[in-house]
Amino acid sequence: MADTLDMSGPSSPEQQRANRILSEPLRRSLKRSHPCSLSEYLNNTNRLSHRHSSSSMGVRGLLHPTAAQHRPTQPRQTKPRRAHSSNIDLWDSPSGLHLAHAAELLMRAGALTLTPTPRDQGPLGEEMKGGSGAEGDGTGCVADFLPLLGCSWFPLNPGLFALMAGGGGFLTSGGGSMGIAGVGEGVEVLRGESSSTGGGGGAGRRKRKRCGECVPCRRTGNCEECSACRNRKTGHQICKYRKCEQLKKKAATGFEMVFPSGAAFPWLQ
DNA sequence: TAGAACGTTGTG
DNA sequence: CACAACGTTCTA
Repeated sequence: MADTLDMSGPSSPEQQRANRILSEPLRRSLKRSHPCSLSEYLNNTNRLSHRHSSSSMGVRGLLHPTAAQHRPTQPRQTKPRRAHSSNIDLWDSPSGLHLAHAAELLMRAGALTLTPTPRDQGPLGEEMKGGSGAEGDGTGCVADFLPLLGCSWFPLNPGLFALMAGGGGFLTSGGGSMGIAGVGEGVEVLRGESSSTGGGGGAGRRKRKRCGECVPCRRTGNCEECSACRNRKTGHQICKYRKCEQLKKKAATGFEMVFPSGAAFPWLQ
């Protein structure tokens, strides 16, 4: 694993390829994957705080909201056997730690102070809503946050910010890792744990994709004999012999950051 | 613990 | 909307 910071830029073919891929336009499904902007989040947070009377709730509470803190699940007509994992709300994000969530956590932990500037009259959320122009476009994460970067009162570790902002993308779990989709260059991978057992409660579940390079992935055609093929209707699984090796592995746990190129973070050089 | 079942996501 | 298939949960 590349646990060292690579400041030399995309020297290797692999890095070049990765960068090329990362530079490609986002697919629609990726572009729409912003749970909310910071301003939206802050507004929602106010509501949440009111609802839960938890304005003094600690970080632990944020990280591990109790069942009572979750939004009440909607009644389902399907079997109660499965927990509904698509209730993406403020606690739910693809990564389990959304940009705005992280900001909130930091603020509450005292690590991040959002000191209003003179022009910051009134609630931060309103100010940013009016000023960023990113309101409602679903891509407001970066637009909302970038102004903060220029302020001396934004004491975020650049790496942490990169982790949070994700270049306008979101944190995805792929190939046993949490990658940032849509990032132009810079942070490549954030490894995270699989969603459900790691406190995400199934939220933020994102499909990993086949690597396309392993032997099973290269294989064409189903065997039509394995259990997956035989139970295709009910199993919803790919042929046993075509199952990607990467996907067979459990998603890694913990977080780590890899900076393939320091170009996007000149302050690191 | 592996396999089955099913919900859900992602893509065309 | 249909379909493929990943992720989660349940069961044997």
